[in-house]
Amino acid sequence: MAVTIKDVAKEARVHMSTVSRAFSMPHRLRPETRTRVLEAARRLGYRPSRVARALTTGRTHNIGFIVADIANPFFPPMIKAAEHAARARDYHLFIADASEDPAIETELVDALAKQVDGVVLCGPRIANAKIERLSENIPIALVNRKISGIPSVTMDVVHGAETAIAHLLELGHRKLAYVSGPRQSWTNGQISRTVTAASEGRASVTVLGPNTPNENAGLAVAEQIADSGVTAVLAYNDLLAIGLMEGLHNLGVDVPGDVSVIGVDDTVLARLARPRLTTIVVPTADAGTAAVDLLLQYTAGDDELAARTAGQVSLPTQLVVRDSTAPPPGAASA
Amino acid sequence: MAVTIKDVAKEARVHMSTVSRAFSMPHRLRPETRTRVLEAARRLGYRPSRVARALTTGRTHNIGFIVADIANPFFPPMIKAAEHAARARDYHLFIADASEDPAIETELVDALAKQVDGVVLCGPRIANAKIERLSENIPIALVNRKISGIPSVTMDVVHGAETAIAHLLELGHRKLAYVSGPRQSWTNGQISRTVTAASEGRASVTVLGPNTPNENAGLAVAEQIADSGVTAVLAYNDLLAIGLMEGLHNLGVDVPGDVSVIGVDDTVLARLARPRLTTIVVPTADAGTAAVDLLLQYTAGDDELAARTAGQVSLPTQLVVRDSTAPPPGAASA
DNA sequence: GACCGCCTTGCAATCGTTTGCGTAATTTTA
DNA sequence: TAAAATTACGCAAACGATTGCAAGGCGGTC
Repeated sequence: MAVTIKDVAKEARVHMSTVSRAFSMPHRLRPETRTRVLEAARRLGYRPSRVARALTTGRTHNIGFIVADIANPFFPPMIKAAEHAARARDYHLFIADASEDPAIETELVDALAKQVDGVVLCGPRIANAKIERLSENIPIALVNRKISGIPSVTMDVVHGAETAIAHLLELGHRKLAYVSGPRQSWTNGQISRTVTAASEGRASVTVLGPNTPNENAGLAVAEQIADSGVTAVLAYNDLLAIGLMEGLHNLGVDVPGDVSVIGVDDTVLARLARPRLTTIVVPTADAGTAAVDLLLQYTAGDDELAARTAGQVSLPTQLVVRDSTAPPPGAASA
Repeated sequence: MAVTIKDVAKEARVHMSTVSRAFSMPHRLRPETRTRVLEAARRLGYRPSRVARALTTGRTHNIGFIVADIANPFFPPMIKAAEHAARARDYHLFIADASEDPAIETELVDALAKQVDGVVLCGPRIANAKIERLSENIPIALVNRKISGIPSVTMDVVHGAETAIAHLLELGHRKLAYVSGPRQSWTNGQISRTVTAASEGRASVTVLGPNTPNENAGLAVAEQIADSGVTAVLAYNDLLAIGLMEGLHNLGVDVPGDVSVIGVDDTVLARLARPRLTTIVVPTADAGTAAVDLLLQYTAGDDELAARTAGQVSLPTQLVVRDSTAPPPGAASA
């Protein structure tokens, strides 16, 4: 079949172990032998078998990357960044799509566990307790979830949501709604709590959901929004926000004239939608990179518990005001 | 470390080989022993090591999936479908992003070759000759490229482009432009040739490009379009089309009033853009599924060349007319 | 009751690396 | 210049599975 270490050994007239060392510990070889081996390897087009290597070393140099839904434009930039970061460190990424289903997600971790050095869970829908249990078998890093003892990178949506609410209050809105996302989403909890807290005593908040975070769900809640009399809504993500805008449009409700809408994520869609969506920009790509960095650094710990310090990174977010927010109808213009 | 086949053997009081057979050839075991082994395995939480298995069998049960740019919304649905299809057959997907660079793409194939059973090249930017050479070392399946002897799934963009041109001609356009994509893209060649052929003797065609297939590039060609006097343009993909619309808008050129625009792919963006983009819908998800099916079926061939029949699938495309196309300025209304 | 054949299971080699250990070769030290 | 220390490299045992071969048990046939 392919050329193995044995072939190279024969070609270079040395033992296989010497070939192995020529790659892994070049300084332990006499320069002359080293170049002879390397040269032979080059001539034969030798590439070490990662599989065989993994078997002895116990490290596969692979990372599992599990996302809730690849088709959600929130994820691709994150995957892209993670993939590049991983490759830069000679790692490869297994991608898996959990379809927003905790059971599938768990099963994926188990299935992948045997052939990766660690798993990144992006926007996990699994319960904390279960994640902790899984992380006893395989190193796990989290994106958009915080669990003590487990490395994680989160986006500071609290700050983003506070800014968003402040923006709405300043425009004069007093009846707000939060179109919530999946119940199991940590981010959703964060935003939801922040919305209520930040409006306390200054505006009423209706919570609608939980919803699957896609356009159809957004479209579906439009009617409730229209009937509720709220003048501004924050949605769990851009997809819901955009679906909602579409739905409101269909019902003859003007955005932002009658109702203001704010999304979260700042996906490409936000800039493209008309009216262009006011949204909270989150550093997706940075999160992807940070997650693999954290995971790799976590798994590098040799002394089991000792070196395994679980880093926790929080990334800043920021409100970007576009055309989907305006003062409520009948308000004195701002 | 983890529980191995040996642990299970001990627990079930049989030899390792029996444990192995309990999974791979259950009918060769006495029912009694089989259940005893399976029960022991369950009790211990045994999961066979894919790595070790790969070493002996030579099959990793992994597939490499290389795309030109994950962030291009054309790909995620394809990746998602491919991932699900693969999983249904107990395979996992390595995703890699070639960043539109042939050199990186080649390097990725080489790097992945050692740990996958085959690779899917989506919208490859590598030259045919090189692909043929690579496919001698590792089974390859193609999406959006046709090479005889290599399994491939292509989208019938010729038909789509013909329909698009027919649509424009019928609206009364006589000065057309094609905003081309990457030179190395097979699809780009197909469309380009079709546009010229289909307009032959009925309209003039200006070709602008090649361009990197993203919004910025589209934005950049807007000026040339505005100056050229063309009344309708077909773009290599939605991204270019949308960037172009944005650019034209900035220049005060009305779409579709002054210039009609047609994209390709029907990504989410097409429905969201304003005006909503007329585009050629291509079955991305189907392509993803078909590609892994083809690849797997190709690699299953035991008799080397004999069973290795390279399937070639062509998927239908279709024009969807939205709001970005209209009769040229000054034409009698349609 | 000896022989044959099938069914079930154990044995051991193998896949392609890595790595601890040992030894030959070389250099340093006294 | 002999002994000690170091260096360069070979040997062989892992890693965790799969699989061809063989052996033992059993029932059936003549």
